[in-house]
Amino acid sequence: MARAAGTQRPTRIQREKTERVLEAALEVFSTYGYRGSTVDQIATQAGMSKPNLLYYFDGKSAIHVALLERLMSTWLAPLRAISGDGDPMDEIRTYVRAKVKMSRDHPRESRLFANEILQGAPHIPSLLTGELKQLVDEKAGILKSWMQAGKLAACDPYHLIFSIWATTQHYADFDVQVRTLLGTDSDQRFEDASTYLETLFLRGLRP
Amino acid sequence: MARAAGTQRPTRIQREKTERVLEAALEVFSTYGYRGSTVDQIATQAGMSKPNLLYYFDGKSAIHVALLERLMSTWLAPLRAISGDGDPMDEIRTYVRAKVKMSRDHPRESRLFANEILQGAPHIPSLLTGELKQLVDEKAGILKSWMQAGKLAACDPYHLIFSIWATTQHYADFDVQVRTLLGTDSDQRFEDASTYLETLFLRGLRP
Amino acid sequence: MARAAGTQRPTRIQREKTERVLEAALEVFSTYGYRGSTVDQIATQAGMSKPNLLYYFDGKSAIHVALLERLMSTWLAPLRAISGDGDPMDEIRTYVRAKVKMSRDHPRESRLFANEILQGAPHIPSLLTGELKQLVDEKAGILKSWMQAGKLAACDPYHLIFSIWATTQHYADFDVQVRTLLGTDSDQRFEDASTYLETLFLRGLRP
Amino acid sequence: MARAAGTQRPTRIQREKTERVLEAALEVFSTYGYRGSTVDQIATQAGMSKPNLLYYFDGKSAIHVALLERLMSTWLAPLRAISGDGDPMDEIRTYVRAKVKMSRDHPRESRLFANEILQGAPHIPSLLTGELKQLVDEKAGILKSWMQAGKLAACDPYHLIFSIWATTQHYADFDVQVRTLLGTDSDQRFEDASTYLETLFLRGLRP
DNA sequence: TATGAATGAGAATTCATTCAT
DNA sequence: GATGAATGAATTCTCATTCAT
Repeated sequence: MARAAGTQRPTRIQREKTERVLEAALEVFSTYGYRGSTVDQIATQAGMSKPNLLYYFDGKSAIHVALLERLMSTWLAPLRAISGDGDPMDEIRTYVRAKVKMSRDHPRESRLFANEILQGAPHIPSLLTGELKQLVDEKAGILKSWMQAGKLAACDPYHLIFSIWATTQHYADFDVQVRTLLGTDSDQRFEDASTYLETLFLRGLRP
Repeated sequence: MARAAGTQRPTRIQREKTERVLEAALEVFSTYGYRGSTVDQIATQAGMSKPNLLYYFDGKSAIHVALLERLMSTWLAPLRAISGDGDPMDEIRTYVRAKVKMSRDHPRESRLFANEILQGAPHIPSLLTGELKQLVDEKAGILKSWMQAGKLAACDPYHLIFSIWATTQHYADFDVQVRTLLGTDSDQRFEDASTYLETLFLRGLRP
Repeated sequence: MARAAGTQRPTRIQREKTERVLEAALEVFSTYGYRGSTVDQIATQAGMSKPNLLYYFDGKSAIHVALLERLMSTWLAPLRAISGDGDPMDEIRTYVRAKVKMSRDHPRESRLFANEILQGAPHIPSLLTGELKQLVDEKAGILKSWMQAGKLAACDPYHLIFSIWATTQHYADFDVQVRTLLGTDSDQRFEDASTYLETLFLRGLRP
Repeated sequence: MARAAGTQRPTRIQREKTERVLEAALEVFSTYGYRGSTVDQIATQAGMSKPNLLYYFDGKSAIHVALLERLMSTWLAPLRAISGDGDPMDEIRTYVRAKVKMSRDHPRESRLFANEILQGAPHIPSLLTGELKQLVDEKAGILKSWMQAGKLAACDPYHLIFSIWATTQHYADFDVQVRTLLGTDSDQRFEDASTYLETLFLRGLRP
């Protein structure tokens, strides 16, 4: 455990430094991957010395895990927002739009998770089986109930969720490819993606 | 240039060894990423000594590039197969099924590319702008013509292609997550994915 | 850039270690040449670990360059001391004596430069064309003016300088040969060389 | 011992290959130094495979030694030509001119020896103490007798020889520096050197 | 807390030499 | 004789982590 993570409540300076490290780590890890990043890079990015950084975190791996854990809830917020009480088509449209927006505004977070999952999630085995699975099971249940109520085309709710994740996160994770093939760097691509995906899912899932 | 890559045509042993190295490299690179892989690992996996491996390839990077280049055409085969003469709905169904099949049968290749793109494609800048872009432009043209002929719902053909890539490759790239959330390792997931995606795209893109 | 070469002014320990490394490098490089020397040798000679050494210098080449640059001005001091106001014969005598003295007291520095020049000065192309050329041009001008004033035998001043360099540095660079052929290790050889060369140049250059 | 160096007299092909290797080795060793040269470079330069090269020579070191030994007599020819029967001033003039000519026509040989001596002649300890020393002693004797006969300024004959070596070989060994400082690549420099050195030595050594 | 200094364990690559045919 | 193949022993350099203050 990091020396600065005792039982006492964190001081202001501890919170600030922790924050700076995690922000720097997000930048570096999402760009170079876990193995391709060095503690030196993170320390430089955070504007502090390496030993000082390691005073707050128990090593490179600990930073990575802390980062993933901290981002998980933010990352899942849009999914959490899906309400069984809402209109299915509205809920899905909102979710798709929110996810595209996240790819535009938080591509680093998306790439961080993608990198981790891609390599088998070696650092966060519990996150997948825990919080995430529970949430997905719950939302899959809602989707299922909508289907049974005839408000949504019958299909496998898990694969439905996967397809929304895949299509929306694609704009963060495969950004280079997207920009290269579209031949433009304009942010318009996110608008276009939103429009296209909204159409695809609403038409594809309409009962 | 590698010592064994002169102007002469390769000998039998050269082809065999080259093959073994690339197969081993695919295994290792797709699992740990470029930076996370060591030449030692690849050599061991290929059952040869490190210097011997470097007798055939000019270093770690050269192996990686050779691998990516060699896989590119295989990887693009399904897209290439889309014919402007076929029935749009049939062509898309076939493409989606072929891509899901590739995710099942060649997940390592998919992850290799995903890893590379995710980090900005530092090793293959030309592959994206060259062969790939040309092919995608061509197929986007076909899709466009179908839309104009009223045989396909009007939408952005590039984003259409992206959505097929994203949803199908998801089953290779995010395999751990998929298996964890589905709670099973059964290969049935690929069937289910195919069925779901076929429905999604056919309904979503029907004119 | 070396980790320890930031913008801050160097600490005491930095100066000391840097000094130790350069001293060790002088010893090793001048004995085995650049390619024949290993960082390990230098580290051992300096009494520190290899990574520690590389904490202060950015690699083998950087040590070499730093060494050459640092020695250049010391090395050129005798030439710089030649004054257009002095008596030509006195100035030349003094210069020859100073150069022989340097070969006796600083043979390693001489060999270091000789090694570098011998292989085409691959590490210090700018040192030759810069500082050195400017200084030599200036002193050649002084020699020329002496010749025009009839105070010195007319000859090519550049070749004059070369001949002084060659004859004096010979006692450092070709030391093994000199000692072997003279059949003695006595320091007397430097006295004898001085005497002989003084006579040669004074008689040879007298107007 | 090399496999091809048995007791039998060498075949034509053996002589040819040996020749090619030594010529290639001269080129490579004189450019990069012993340690800086690789057997690969020499083999390539000689237009043969590495194992084939090593079939004729017993390793890198053996090539080096063979080369140095073979060149020694050529290298010493001008010195050998000094005759006690000739006119001292003529003999010296001829010797100086011959040595400058060698620097122009055989700079690689000069650099090869310089490199070797500079690093303490680790490969040819016996050459210095043997053949060379004997020859120098002999010629020093001739010079001494000339001095005693009043035909040559009295001075140390060994240092006299050193000074001729140093000044003339300088144009081969320190070629880069010479060309840089003269600001020209013209072969005129050898003429100028000859003229200057002839004057220097004749005036300096005239009785 | 903070940081300059230090290091052991790699990791990529080179190279002289040997093997096997 | 000749050469494609193979390797052990370096050699340079990196990096996460620890030490000392």
